[in-house]
Parts: sequence; C-alpha cells; structure tokens
Amino acid sequence: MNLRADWQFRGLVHQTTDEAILDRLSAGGVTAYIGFDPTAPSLHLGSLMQICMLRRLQIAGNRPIALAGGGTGLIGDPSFKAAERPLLTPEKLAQYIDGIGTQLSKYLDFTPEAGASRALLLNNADWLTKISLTDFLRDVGKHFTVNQMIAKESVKSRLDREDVGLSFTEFSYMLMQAYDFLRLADDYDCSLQLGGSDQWGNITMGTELVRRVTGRVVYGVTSPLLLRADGQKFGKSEGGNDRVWLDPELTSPFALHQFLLNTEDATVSASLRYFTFLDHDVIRDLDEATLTKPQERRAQRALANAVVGFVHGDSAAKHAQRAGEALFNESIAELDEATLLQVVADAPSSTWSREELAGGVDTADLLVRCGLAKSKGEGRRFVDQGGVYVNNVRLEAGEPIDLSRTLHDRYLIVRRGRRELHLVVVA
RNA sequence: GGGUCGGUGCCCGAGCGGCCAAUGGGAUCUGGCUGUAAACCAGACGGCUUUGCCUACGGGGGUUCAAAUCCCUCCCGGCCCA
Repeated sequence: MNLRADWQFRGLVHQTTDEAILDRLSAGGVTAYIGFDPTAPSLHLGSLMQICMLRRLQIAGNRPIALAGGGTGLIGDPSFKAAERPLLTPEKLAQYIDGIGTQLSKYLDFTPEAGASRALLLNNADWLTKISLTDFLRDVGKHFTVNQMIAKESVKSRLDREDVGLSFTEFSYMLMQAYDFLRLADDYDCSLQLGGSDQWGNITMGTELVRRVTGRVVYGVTSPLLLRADGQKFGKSEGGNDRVWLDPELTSPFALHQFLLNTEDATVSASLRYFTFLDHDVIRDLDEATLTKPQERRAQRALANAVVGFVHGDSAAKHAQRAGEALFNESIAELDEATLLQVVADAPSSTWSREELAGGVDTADLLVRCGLAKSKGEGRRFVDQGGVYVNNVRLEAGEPIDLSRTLHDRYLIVRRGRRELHLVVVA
C-alpha cells in the first residue's frame, strides 16, 4: 500500500499545491515539516492528527521535521481567529515549548536506526529571533505585496469586521511562517510543508517565498479539519470548555479514552482514518459495524483503544478500557481493593482524615473540595438535580456523607454527572 | 492629534435613573430518552452564613433618596480625518 493510496483512502488530503508531491512521498526520501505553535502547555487532540501525518510520512520512508514555534509563538497566528490575542510572556512560552518538544519526541522516530528518515525536532526561535528587522524586511517582506496579504481568507474576517482589528504584529505572522519554510528548505533540504486546512494561506506564502528566493519548487499539502456533526471543532472535551490534551496530567488516559468512546456515529469513521494506523479492511469492517449495529459501538471502541494506545501506550489503553467497564457496567462496591484502585487510578484524588468524615460532611462542601463543583451553590445544584453519586449510588439532597459509605473502609468514589470522578481516600 | 461610535455576565447582545443579579440567543452543566451516542425534551446557569445579604454592567471620581443607565476624567477598541 503506497502512501498516496493510503492518504486518499483516509481522506487526509484537502488541498495540494501540486498533486505530484503525493507520488514523491510515496517513493520516499522527501523531507517535510509541520509547525506546532506553543499556545498551551500541551499539544491537544487536534495536533495529534498532524503528528500522525508526520508519522505516516516517516513510515513511508520520508524525513519528518517537527518544528516547534518558539519564534512564531512570540507573535501569534491570526488565521481564522476572531480577535487579537494577548502576547504570551517569554517565560510561559519557554515552558510551553519545553512541554510540546518533549511530547513530539514521543511520537516520531528520532533514533539513529531510522537512518535517512530519522526525525528532526527544530525550534524556529533559532532563526526568527536572530534575523534583523531590516534583513527581514528586505529579504522576506519585499517578496510580497500587502495586496495579496490582505486578500488571504485567513485574515479577511478580521479586516472586514467593524468591531475588531488586526495588529501589524499578527498580520506579520504569515511572513514569519514563510521564512521558516525558506530556512528549512535551505538548511535541511525540506521541500514540503503540511498543516490543517486553516494553514493553507500561510503554507502558500512559504512555497512562494522559496520559489522566488531560490527558484526551487517546494510543495504544500493540507489536511481537512475534523468537525463534529454539529459543526463544532473536534477535541473540545465534553466536560467543559477545555480541549482534550495529550499530556496525561491534563487529560488522563481514562478521560481521553472516554472522550473517544463517546465519538458520535457521524464522525467515528473519519476519526478512525485520521487518528489511527489501522488497516483499510479493518476500518471498512468497523464502518459496516457502525451502520448495521451502531449500539455495539465497535468503531468507537477501536478508536479509543488505538488512540490511547498510540498516545499513552497499550497498557494505559487497557486500563482505561477496564476502568470504563467497571464504572459503567459493574457494581463498583463489589470490586476488590486492587481492582478498585486500578479503576480509579487516573482520577484526581484527595486525602481526608477519619475525623473529618466521622461527623458527616455536607455534600456541597464535599464537591467543592473534590474540585467537582466551583462553589457551594453549584454543588448544591448538582445534588438537587440528581447529578451526584457516591460509589455509583445517587445522592439525595441534604444527606451528609460519613464513614459508613466508605469502600474497604477507606475509599469514596465521588462522581458528578456521567463521568467526572474523584477519589476520596481516608487516611 | 481631531471627529465619531462603542466597551454589559463564558460569548453575542438587550437595557439607557428605581420593578436589574440584569430580557433574549448561543455555549456550558444536570436530568430524561438512548447505545456511557446524535437528535429531542426538561431544568440550571455570580457568590454566600440564601424569606436575606454581598459582589458585578472597562477603571476612578461625582450628581441623586436611588445609577449599568446622568456628569467628569482616565484606559482600551472600531471607523473617518490629519
């Protein structure tokens, strides 16, 4: 199975500057890059798709470059953003860069054994913070007209809006990204940039710049953005506004597994194609299963196991699956202590003294202290609405929690709603 | 620098002296149905020591018995002009 056929089967190609690049990739030996901007301490599920793209390239015998945006992150990409964004402090940025660099290094092969396709991790701060303003304007800026820059779809909405503007700083972002491509083309023989479809404008700026400066033809390929059936961006967690992160400290393997398990039928097929490396006939079987026996959710299970396995390892995936089964299909009170602890291994926990619980604790206080409610008012509301469970037993309004509830004489499993968990350990 | 319009709760957006913790929509949360889906339905949605109190309508000051609403001033943004 060559890369081109695989990518077409999976629907990974949205736009290309020239389809011929797909055949070159299939043959191997191409150096290609994707940029990851440090806007948060961790990469999220959306970035995983791009990481998978690099991985797919590498497997096909090409050399992937993961470019951390230590320089571009100082400015901020305005593409399709509704409003100007606050600048990150250099400290935060350094911290973010560090975090995502560590993460990226887990998903590609950086070992010498990879030979010519050994992955590279670079940081564009290395050149963007060094070039002088006058050099930048003469060597990069001169190749573009403002006319074409303001015509970009990615900034059009900002220019058309009557209530927000676009700072020159953010407007310049596309030039910086173009310069990245030039540097990588010159210094690393990189001839392809990939990205999400929202990056098309930035990517073509880069191919243009390289062509004008060096006369070389380099390529751009974008992949589609995965949207939920209701049009919302994929990767927003169910439990709030937060994204689904790849860092297990921010989104536990269990939470990630649950999120994927709940993928709606309408998008599970695309997700399998984008986020997994499963064989085509396996994917076809799963598509069939979604159509004929949707209630079994075989595709969702396969997706959850494959992605958690890739991100956190196979044993984490197994644990997450086991935890979900125990939590939703079994009586939690009957689990032995070791199994119980495995089930809630991912969940946040807190330690309480025996005395605190002995006299009975108000449920609203309990929820606040467990981080399951933001305020006591909210805590009371959850209980009133019937959304709070201790050891899988729904709580009635006004009943306090005491030691008689504990499992194995020292655990309370507090749950809010469908899947917000907290483990209370009595010391 | 001048003119002008604007800054309201997570977001959009009403309100334009008292009946405003503030209409409405979206997002979110909880429950119901179901497949731990989607769609749909119902409720909730600043905080607290909750018949009440406190904090909030860009910041500060003022007028008034009483201000998100009026005045002054500062800050920030859009547009036009220089």
